[in-house]
Amino acid sequence: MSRRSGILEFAVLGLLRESPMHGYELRKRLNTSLGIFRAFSYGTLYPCLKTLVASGWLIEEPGSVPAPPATGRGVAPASSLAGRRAKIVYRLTAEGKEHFEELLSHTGPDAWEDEHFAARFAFFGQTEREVRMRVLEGRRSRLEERLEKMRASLARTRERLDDYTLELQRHGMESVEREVRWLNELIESERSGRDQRRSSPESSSQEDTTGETGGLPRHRDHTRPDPSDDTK
Amino acid sequence: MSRRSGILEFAVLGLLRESPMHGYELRKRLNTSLGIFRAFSYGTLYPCLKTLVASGWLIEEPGSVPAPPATGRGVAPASSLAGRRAKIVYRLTAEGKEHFEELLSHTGPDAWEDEHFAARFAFFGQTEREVRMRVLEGRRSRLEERLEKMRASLARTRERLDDYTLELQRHGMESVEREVRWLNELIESERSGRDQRRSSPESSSQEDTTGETGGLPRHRDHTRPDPSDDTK
DNA sequence: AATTTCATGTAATTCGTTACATGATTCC
DNA sequence: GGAATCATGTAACGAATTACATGAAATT
Repeated sequence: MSRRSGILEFAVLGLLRESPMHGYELRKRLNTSLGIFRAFSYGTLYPCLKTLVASGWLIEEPGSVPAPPATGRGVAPASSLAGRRAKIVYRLTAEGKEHFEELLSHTGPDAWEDEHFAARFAFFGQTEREVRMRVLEGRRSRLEERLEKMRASLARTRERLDDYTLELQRHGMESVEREVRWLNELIESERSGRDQRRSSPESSSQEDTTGETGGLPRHRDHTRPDPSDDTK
Repeated sequence: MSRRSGILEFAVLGLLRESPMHGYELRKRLNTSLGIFRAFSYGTLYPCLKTLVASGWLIEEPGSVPAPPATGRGVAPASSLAGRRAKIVYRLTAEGKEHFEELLSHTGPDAWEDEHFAARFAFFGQTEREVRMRVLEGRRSRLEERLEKMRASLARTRERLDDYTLELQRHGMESVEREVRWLNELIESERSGRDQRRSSPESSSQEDTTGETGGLPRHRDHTRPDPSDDTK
């Protein structure tokens, strides 16, 4: 099975779902478009693309980018149609689309971890509401768990720590608390029919949102196999 | 050369400087005591300890922990004191101390990266003020740089992004901005007052009058048990 | 006596980077 | 024609995890 990166695979599939792209551009989108994403290097990206092709989720097509991005460069040489080559444009296959769909709906306990969560969130636009709820709530309880440990640890060691260590912990906790509040807002907003967020121009939802649909907090899947866990 | 981890090496040295410990305990301190630290596994820690011994910075001594840490387990049988063995207690050598001192004063451009910074900060109590300033300011400008990029990228792509991606970016930026403000406070507080407590782990005359000038910025302490808390 | 927690390690594997190597295209 | 940027790759390495393996001490 080979268990490719997960995050990278997911993000690549998700970006290519929107439109075909070649590797170089893909990487830029990875770094900028998605919010939190760390910069993957080419040494990571290209081999990953290869394996995705091998899996049948992508196909390589040579050359000729569909639409040279509308950077009003007046030039636009006519040679572009036949002349382009050496670029490899990757396009999602039907199987790839299906696979991505499956990844989207699958909420494993990985999905609440920091980077994984950010990746999931970045494609919430493609995600069904029910799944969004699960991910948001899973993330939240993951963070609350973390907070609990921090609090406990702090209470245990408070006196033995110097000011700086204390301040670091305090700041760390505050950050987590802040993210919890953020999640609360998001969850709240998902629950109440969505589209009342600050500066929210569009709503691409296709759901009826009958009054009942309050996400129903499914608190399960507490089975995180963490063999070397401590701080309990 | 072999370039051992950096962060882990630094943290281990720093913790052992305060008092000798064995690996198991060391790992717990790594996870809890220091604020932000991710959990290093034994598979990482023990080999690292080995190389540090090989470098002459640590020595292994068998058995008998000097002071069983006051873990508030109500039981605490007195028999535990003499019986200990099979533990390997690691102690910092003179060379190790020197090396750590050197690491402390060395501010490379690595020092402003996320985890590296947290590690540095965790040992600010042992760090000279001048260095603290460099690290804080380095970190700040690193973050401001990052903010700049985020802003630019956001301005470029704003319209083409869906609500969720936008929200993710917004939240990301807000987090960074928040950390910048935190750094500002810290820098301000370093600048105005605070006797530069030099290294000396012993005889740290901590009058700490908690006055306006001197000491860290005062934040609300929401971590105190607080009569009706009962977090467990 | 059995189980949990403490304690130490090793081998294989995963995930990702850096440095290198190459070449096409666009800008000046 | 030369520089910058676009574009694709590979080999070597690095950092750290997971799964495995072992055993001693404390608790029940």
